[in-house]
Amino acid sequence: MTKRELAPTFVPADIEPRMYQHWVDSGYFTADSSSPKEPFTIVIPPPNVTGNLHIGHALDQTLQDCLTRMKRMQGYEALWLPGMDHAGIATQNVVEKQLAAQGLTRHDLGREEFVKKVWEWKAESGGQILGQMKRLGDSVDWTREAFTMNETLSQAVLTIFKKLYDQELIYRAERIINWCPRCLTALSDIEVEHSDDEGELVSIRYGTGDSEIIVATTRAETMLGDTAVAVHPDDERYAHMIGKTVTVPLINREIPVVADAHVDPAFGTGAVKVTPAHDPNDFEIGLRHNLENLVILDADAKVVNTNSAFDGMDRYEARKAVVEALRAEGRIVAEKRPYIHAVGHCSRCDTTVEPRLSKQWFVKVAPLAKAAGDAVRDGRVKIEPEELAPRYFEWVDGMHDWCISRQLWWGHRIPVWYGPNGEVIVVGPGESAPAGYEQDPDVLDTWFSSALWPFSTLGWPNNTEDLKKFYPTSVLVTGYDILFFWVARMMMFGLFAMDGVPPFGTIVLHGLVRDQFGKKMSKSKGNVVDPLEFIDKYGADALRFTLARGSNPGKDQALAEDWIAGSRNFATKLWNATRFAMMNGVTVEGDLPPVSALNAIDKWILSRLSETTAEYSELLSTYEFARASEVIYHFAWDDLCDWYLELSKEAFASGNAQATQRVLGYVLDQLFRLLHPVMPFITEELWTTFTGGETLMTAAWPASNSSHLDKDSEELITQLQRVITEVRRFRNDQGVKPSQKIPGRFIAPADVAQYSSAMAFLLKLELGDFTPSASVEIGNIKCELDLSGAVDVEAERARLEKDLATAKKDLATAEVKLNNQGFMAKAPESVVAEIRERQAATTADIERITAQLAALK
RNA sequence: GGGUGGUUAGCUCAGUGGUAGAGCGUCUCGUUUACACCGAGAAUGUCGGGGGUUCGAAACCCUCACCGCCCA
Repeated sequence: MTKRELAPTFVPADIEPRMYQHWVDSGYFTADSSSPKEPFTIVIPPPNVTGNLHIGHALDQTLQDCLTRMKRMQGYEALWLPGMDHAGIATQNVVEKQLAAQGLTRHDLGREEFVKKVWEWKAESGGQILGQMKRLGDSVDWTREAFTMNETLSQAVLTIFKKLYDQELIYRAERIINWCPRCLTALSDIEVEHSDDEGELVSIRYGTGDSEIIVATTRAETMLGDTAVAVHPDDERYAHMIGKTVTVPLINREIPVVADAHVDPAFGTGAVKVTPAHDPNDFEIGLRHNLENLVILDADAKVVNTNSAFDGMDRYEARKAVVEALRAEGRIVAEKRPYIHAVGHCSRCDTTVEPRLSKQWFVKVAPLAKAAGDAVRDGRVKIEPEELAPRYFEWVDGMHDWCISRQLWWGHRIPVWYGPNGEVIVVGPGESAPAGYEQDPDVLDTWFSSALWPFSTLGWPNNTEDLKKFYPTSVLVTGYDILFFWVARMMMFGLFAMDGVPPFGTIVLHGLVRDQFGKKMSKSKGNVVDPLEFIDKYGADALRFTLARGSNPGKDQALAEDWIAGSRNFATKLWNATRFAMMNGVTVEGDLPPVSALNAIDKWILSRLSETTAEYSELLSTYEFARASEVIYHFAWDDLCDWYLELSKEAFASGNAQATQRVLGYVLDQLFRLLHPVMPFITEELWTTFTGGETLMTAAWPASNSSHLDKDSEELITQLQRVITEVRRFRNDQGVKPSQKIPGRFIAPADVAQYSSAMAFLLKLELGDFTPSASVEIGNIKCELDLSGAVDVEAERARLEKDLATAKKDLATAEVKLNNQGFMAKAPESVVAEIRERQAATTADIERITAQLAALK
């Protein structure tokens, strides 16, 4: 063992990067699939290859690293598997933007060249987030780094596609899908974000005279594609119209009035226009009534096929023109502007989504989603916190078929080939299509491959050692915001592909990181923070501790730079406490002295350590990161630094501290182990320096030692703390400077009096003979003091009167209870006893304070 | 419209039946050799409103108000 000196101050930047590299080089992060140890597996929610580490990643990864490091220390074969997602639209957009700067589009390059270009971009500037994860200290197994477009993961995609197709869980159909007219691709429901936008609500009169009917719309241009008007079957206002036709203005098309129970008679006029090709609800109505699907908007959202003056206009231009033309014909009955309503936007480029009829590939989700729901319902998979389970059920139980085809070039190309005579075949891994067949030009939704992540990253479809050892994964840690995007899909595909074995045992959901006022971070608000800046400024440990400390299960957390500074202060505190220990000969060598040989102060800290260890471990293993952090923080700062070290200073100063040197050594050793998962860098530095050990990463996790629990010592130290606090308060009230030594002595029972010198040392009292001029009483303990000058009687009286008032109030509340017959009859004995004790104690206090007040006069 | 979470100290939040807590901030004193990224002391709450259950409610029930999120 080689002990080193501790630098005078802790500078995170000086140790973090080299320490991280050392960890990687030493193979501590690398999991062994042939190990006999029980596995513990986490797969990282793969960040986008285009992404940079934002504060949400920092939180997510801190929690995962925390669990991984703890489990590793607990003797598990811990695997935290890193990797990235190819992020179809996002990545394609990035590269297209680069091309646009040169005046090129992807079509100028052609498909093959463009995809090559994307790979080049990835090699050069993709995956920056991986380096940033290292700054955070993530103990991920870099030897297993995965990427959704890699060869093995692509094989997994082909395999499952074919398997789903063969079981008729993938089909091709003409449906209304969400279409982004800018990205020129279909989007799944979850790639659409709704916001309340300003629009217009225009009421239009169709038909004339008796066959007149008024409909309202926010998209007037869609009237060009109307093929019906629908009313509720029970709506008497329109009973006479059902089955008849009305004329659509401008294009003079006769369309039927149909009765459909899905029409809300209370909304507007109770009659709705039906545009089956451009609205999902209308499409459904169309199916029920055999209506024609008139496509009147093309891929760019320009009007087509109407044989009118509107052809060629884009949707907004046409909306205006259509309203103008209707107004000129006197067809506009009412206009509401602005009209606030929910509008869907492309989650990638924010363009307003256009519902569009088109031929796409779908996953039939009903059976898969059922299984995904059941796995949670029957308890095979737990959701933490369980309050979020209803959201999960709401989603999986009401999921629409999943549109998986995307009109992009970057992604897994759909393995379907079409023959010259309309044949359709799916080409699995290792197979090839017959000559003359052409492959479907579309690629798969990015989430299709992400849904395979928990097993594709372990080598599936091959039955690899990794897959055998590490599947199913233990926990999935992610934000509740992607419960639907990703988690539900992994559940569906995991259960399907892995013969009903769910991809993880527990889903741990955390919240979002918000700004210091609890507001959502957004670029437009300018309140977005950069975790890397915080790491530069305060160290990774400080950021990690702050995030863990703020992470209550499933709840959002506010984050302010001040809190991170506070965590940095905590790190400094640990550093300095260790320096103090080291300069006082504290050691981890030799056996811990038997408890019977220890003084109450040493017994007390061991007892507190044991309690803290148990509580903290329990909280961490139940994903209560905030509460765990709070517990360890107060143990380290309050119990250890503020009390134990202070109470022990007299022993160190007097050179009579052999037992304490060893006890403190033990406590620090254990504390560093406990803190290591959250604050890996500083604990590693302190521990290796202090103990001379090789690494804390594989050191054993502390066990709570019940033989150290000692309620008597805890009670005694609590008494000492009260005495010390009261004397300090008295000195403060009397204007005695903290550093000024004054004569003092304790008149107390033997167990307390035994620690007179320890108390005197930290109270700056000189024990000895003197004539007291003042005294402080705490229960049956008296501290006599010589202020060697005038006692500030007024200050003392004010203090005593305040204490008296408090005591009287406490006594009153206690007596109200004791005089309450209901309470005496029904409250449990222990509670009654407690109130009685309180009554006795406050009564004694009142007597004592009253006497003191009398003596002052 | 349907779900769902919240309302506790100046701010951000813990606290699932027995005298209201933390961090930060505020005020006072202090460079006592671990630490001023510190120490000591102090102040600060009709726990959103109303009703109910209970010996006892911040907590359980009902109701209202106001914020937020998810889904339509």
